Amino acid sequence: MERLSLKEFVKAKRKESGLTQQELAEKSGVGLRFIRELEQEKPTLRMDKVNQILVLFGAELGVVELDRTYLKSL
Amino acid sequence: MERLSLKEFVKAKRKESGLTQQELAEKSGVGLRFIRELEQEKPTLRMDKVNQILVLFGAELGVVELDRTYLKSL
DNA sequence: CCATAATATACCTTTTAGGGTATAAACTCT
DNA sequence: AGAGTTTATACCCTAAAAGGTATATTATGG
Repeated sequence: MERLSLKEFVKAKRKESGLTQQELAEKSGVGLRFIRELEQEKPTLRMDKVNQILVLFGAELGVVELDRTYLKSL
Repeated sequence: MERLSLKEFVKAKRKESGLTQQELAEKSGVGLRFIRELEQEKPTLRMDKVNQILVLFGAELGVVELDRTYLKSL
């Protein structure tokens, strides 16, 4: 079971919901530009803004342990 | 098994490591004030800064599904 | 208790994220 | 292939995050 990166998660969920970036921006209350930066993996995003979007998809930002088992790469 | 909030995780790990806020600030390369805001649950933090600290403790910010089972509250 | 260290609060400055808009490029789909 | 739609890039502006420092408050231990 693979953990999706933030950008992957948002992009996938948005597509599933059949929303455009514009529509997601409106629904979540953030700017359109923010959605784009998010889906392009900008690292300096504000947590609260990211969470505004994640809650729409039943998720949020949290602490995840870094994988030391290297299951992916084996 | 309980998932720790960001502030709880950082505080716990910092104590475990026997570091002061000052020392953690230096080690991670962020300002002292940032550590304080982090440990006080300021919601508008920048993800990259938060991650600078989390990597020291073998973790990072990631997407976590919101709990719909309400196990805690039952 | 007092001294010292650690943490919290407050003020000011610099830097930059986020928003808006306008243009360009990349997809659809008929 | 071309019209319309969606996404990407580039500009400027404003609001606020982050840093520094200085002071207050709280813990700690001697």
